[in-house]
Amino acid sequence: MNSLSKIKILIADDEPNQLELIRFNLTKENFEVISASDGEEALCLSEEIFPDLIILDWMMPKMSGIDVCRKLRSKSISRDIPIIILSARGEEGDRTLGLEIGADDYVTKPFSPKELLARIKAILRRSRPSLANDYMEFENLRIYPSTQIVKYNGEKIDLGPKEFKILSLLMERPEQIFSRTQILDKVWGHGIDIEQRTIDVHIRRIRKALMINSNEFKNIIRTVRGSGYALGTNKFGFH
Amino acid sequence: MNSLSKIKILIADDEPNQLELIRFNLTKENFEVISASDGEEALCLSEEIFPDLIILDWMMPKMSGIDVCRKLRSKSISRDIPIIILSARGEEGDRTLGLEIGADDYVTKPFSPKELLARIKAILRRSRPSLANDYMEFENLRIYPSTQIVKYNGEKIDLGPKEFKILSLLMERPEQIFSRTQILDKVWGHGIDIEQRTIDVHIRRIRKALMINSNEFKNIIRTVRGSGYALGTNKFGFH
DNA sequence: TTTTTTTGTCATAAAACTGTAACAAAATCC
DNA sequence: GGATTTTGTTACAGTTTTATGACAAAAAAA
Repeated sequence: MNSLSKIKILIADDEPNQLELIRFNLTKENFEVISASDGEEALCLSEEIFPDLIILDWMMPKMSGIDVCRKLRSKSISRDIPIIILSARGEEGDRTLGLEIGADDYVTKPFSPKELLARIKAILRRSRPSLANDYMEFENLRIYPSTQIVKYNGEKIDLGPKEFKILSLLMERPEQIFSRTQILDKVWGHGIDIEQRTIDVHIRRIRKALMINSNEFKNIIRTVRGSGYALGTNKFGFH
Repeated sequence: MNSLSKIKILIADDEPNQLELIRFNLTKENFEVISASDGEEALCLSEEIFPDLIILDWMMPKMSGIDVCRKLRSKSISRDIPIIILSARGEEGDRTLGLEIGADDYVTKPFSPKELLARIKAILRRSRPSLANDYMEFENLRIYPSTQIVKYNGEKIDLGPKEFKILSLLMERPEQIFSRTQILDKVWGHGIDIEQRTIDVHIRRIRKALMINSNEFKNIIRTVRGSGYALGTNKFGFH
């Protein structure tokens, strides 16, 4: 499982031993691990660093995992971050509560590192297709994350790293609109100071690159005025 | 929120009682349920009907759930269908094997219908965002808030942001009359200084856009003289 | 170091969107 | 019918947003 930058996972647990155990195992798997020791810290950190996945202990001081989860789900900026809830309890009520609240998975303690890892991977496979699949496809565009190769109508396309990342992002969720802010956060990293208009230029470069070998050019990146960009054809297409 | 086609779920289990129990619960939730009683049948059926999600019992005659899962994952056509594995065993080895093989979730028997349902929904939320980020519908008009796409009789319609917002507002409560003041407040924001007549023009633009691809135009926005506008047909409106 | 590629910003052009006014058409009231 | 009120329609100007090419800085490669 490779990627351009490490996958960031935030863990929140008030038990130092547990935390360390998870950290150790995830680090071994080449994830970047950030840890928090209570609910509030978890919430703050996740808003600062935009992890790719969040693991929350159910019972924590200050704010429970469930509450953190609820908070995160209520903000559009963190709505799509996958969340796994850890819990010592095993009663059904809890399990379903966790999932209903918008968590993506619920793991009961005690669990083995192996199991947690398997669940993490299962979730990432869905939420970040580029991390799991060899390639992503949309209409006649295909990109291979591991090798950074892009093919359009079977022909290889040259893109700079930034353009590649932007296109990858759009391909992970076709038709979904990404605001310039979102693109900046995901591609450049959160908190970087770059002109929003810069994205327009990169989009232009992607479009240009895709045009080169196709006389019959169909603009595959939709401009959504006032909102951002989305992968999808402007006129026809499914939903 | 309803959809035109139901979400198809394939269940494979060799225990008729179990099968019936799940079928009953899923049908109640408005899923379309297809069932198979062994692994081979499950495999055949899934290739025929492309379910949106597959639930496989681990132990089945002819072909185990794991084997079916492996097969499905090996073909590009079925690679992306989410799979849930059911199992009576609880040993860790099994759990992780299921997930490693590419299943999206692993549920241990006995489980409550409520839990299974929660997991199904959690998975669908990830794998088919369009089902979660759904749309609003009125007669043959559909709008997708998350992608800002509008379809009328299946064809995409182009609307400016303001028009999109107005239409969204009307769609939220079909048949309800919105006064111009209400529309101004909700769409432009409270306290803005805009001519009320401006709304008429936007309404006109929406109507025009909806007319473009339909010769048989049925005015879907009703004018309520002296009051405002409402979504609904002009023919049978009250007042 | 030099060369090449990539990247960010700016200026300007182009396109899309919006609000208004003016007049036409329709509905309502007398 | 005729006057009055309300809505429909169009054109247009003003505004906002996006597209594009050029250029220099930065980074990477040679």
